[in-house]
Amino acid sequence: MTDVNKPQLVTFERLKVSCGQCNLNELCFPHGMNPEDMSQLDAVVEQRKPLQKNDHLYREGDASRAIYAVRSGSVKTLVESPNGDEQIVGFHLPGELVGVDGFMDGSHTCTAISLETTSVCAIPMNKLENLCTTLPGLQHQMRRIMGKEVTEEHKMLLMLGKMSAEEKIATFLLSISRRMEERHWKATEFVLSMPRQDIANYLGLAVETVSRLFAQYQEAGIIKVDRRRIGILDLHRLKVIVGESEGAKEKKGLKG
Amino acid sequence: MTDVNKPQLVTFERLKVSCGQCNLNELCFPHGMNPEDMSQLDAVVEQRKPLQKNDHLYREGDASRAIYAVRSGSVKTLVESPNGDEQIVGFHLPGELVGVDGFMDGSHTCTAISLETTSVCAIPMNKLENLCTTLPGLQHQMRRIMGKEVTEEHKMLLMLGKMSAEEKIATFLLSISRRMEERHWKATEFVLSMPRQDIANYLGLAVETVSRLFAQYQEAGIIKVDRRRIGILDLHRLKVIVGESEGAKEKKGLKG
DNA sequence: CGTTTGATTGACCCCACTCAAACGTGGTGG
DNA sequence: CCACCACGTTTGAGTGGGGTCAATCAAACG
Repeated sequence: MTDVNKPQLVTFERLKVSCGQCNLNELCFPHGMNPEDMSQLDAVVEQRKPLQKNDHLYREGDASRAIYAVRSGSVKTLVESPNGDEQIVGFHLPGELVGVDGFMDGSHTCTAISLETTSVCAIPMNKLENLCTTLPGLQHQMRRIMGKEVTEEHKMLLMLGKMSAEEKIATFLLSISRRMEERHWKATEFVLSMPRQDIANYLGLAVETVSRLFAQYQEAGIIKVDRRRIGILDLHRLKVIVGESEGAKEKKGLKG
Repeated sequence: MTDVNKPQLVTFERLKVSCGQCNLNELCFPHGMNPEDMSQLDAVVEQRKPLQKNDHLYREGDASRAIYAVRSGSVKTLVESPNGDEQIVGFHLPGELVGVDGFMDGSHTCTAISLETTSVCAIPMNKLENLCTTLPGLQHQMRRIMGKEVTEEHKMLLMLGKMSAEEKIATFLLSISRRMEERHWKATEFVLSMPRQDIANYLGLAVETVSRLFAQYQEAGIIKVDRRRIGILDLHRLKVIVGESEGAKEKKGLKG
C-alpha cells in the first residue's frame, strides 16, 4: 500500500494515461462503461502533480471543484467536531474515489490528506455534470458510486456503534486485506500507510489499545506485526472474531 | 413528531397531492426545482397506503424499486452486523428521503421501519432515472441529496467515534430540535417517536445511560422530560455541551 | 551521534455497561 | 370499573473494557 509508489520523477506535462489503459479502471470510476463513453471521460480527466505526504487534497469548506480518483499512494478523509477533535472517516486506496462530500452545496464537508506520496486523477465537477447529461451510462455510474459510499459508511457506523475493540481491529484488518486482493496485491501481507494514531482515530480507540491488540493478535498467532508491515497468518480466525465465519456462533475472545 | 399525524381515514384511490402544493416541498426532493420540472416529477410520484407502526418499508436485500419521501410520521433505518445485532443509522422525519442505499447495486443495504403510522411518497427508480436524463435540474438535485446523505453520515461517525455519552445526547436533542424548526414546528417542545431503546442503539449507548442522562439534564434544568415528550429549557447549555457555543471552550460537565 | 517521532508496555482509573429490581402506563378482558 | 399483564422506562449497585498517564524503546533523520 505504500511502497507500491514508484518515485514519480517524470515531468508532468504529458504523462496522461487514458482510463482505458489504466490498470485500475476495473475498480475505478469508468468500471463497466462502454469504450465510446470512456473516451469521452478520458477527455475531461486531469492528471495532477503528485501530493507529498501530509499534503491536503482539499480542506473542509473548500469549493468542490472536482472529484478525485487515487492513482497511487493513499489518502485519508476526516471531519472536525465543533470542539476541535477530528474523526477520520475513510482511508482511500488506488482506484477509489475521494470528494463526493461537497455534492450537497458545492463545498467540501471534510478534509482529504495524503498519507504518503500520492497521485490522483481529477474529474472537474462542471465537466462531469455536462458529461452526465449526455451519457446516461455515466450518470448511472455516479449513482452506483454514491450508493457505495453510503453503504460503506453504514458499515462504519455499525463498527463504531456496536463493536468491541477486538472486533474493530479484526474488521479493519479484513477490510484492508480484501481491498488489497481487489487490487491483485497480496491479501495476507501488506504495509499500512497510516500511523497507529490514525488507525486508532478511525476506529474510535486509543493508540495504546490498537498497539495492545496488534500485540495480542500476534501473540495468538493470527497476525505478524513488524512496525507497519502486517502479515495475516490466520484469516479464518479473524473472520470468526467479526462473526463472518459460521462454525462458532458464540462470541469468542482470543484464547478460542 | 408523532401526534402530528392526522388519522388517515380517507380512501387512497385518489389522495394524490402534487409536489407543488405539498407543504413539505421546501424540505423535500423538489426543493429548488422550477415549476415545469416539478410537474414532470409530480407525474411519477406515487402515493402509498400508510404504514402501521413497525411495518417494514423495505428490508436489507430487497430490490431497490423506489426512493421514498416521508410525508407524515417517521421512519428508522438500520443495518445488521454479521453476528446479529443491529445499528440504527438514521431517523427520518417528514420531508426527508429514505432509500438512497440501494443505489450501489440495485438492492437495499439497510432496512427501513416505520416508528409510528407513517405515509410516504414513492418515486420509482426506473422513472426517476429516465427523468434525470431529460431534466438536468433533477439530476443536480439528486446529487445534492446524496451529498447531504454522505455529509450527515460523516457527522454521525464523528458522534459515535469521538463523543462522550453526554455529548451524544445533547447532539441528538439539538438535531431533533433543529429539524423540528425546519418543519415550522416548535423547536423546544416535541414528542419523540422512538423508544429509548432506539435512541440508545442509534447513539451507541445502553438504554440505561440514555435514561440517566435525560434525568440528569432535567435535574440540571436543561430539559423537561415527560416520557417521550421533551421540552428544551436551555438551548444554549446544550450547545455549550457539544462545543457549538463559544464562551466556554473548556470542556464542562453538567454542574457548569 | 543527539534528536525527534512513532510504537510499545505497564499501572491505574473512570465512564459507561451489565445485572437486577421497581415503577408507571396502556391495553385487555372479566 | 377494576384486576391483570406486558412493555417501556427508571433507578441503584457493582464491574470491567478501554481510556489516561507516564516511561521506555526503536527507527528515521538531520
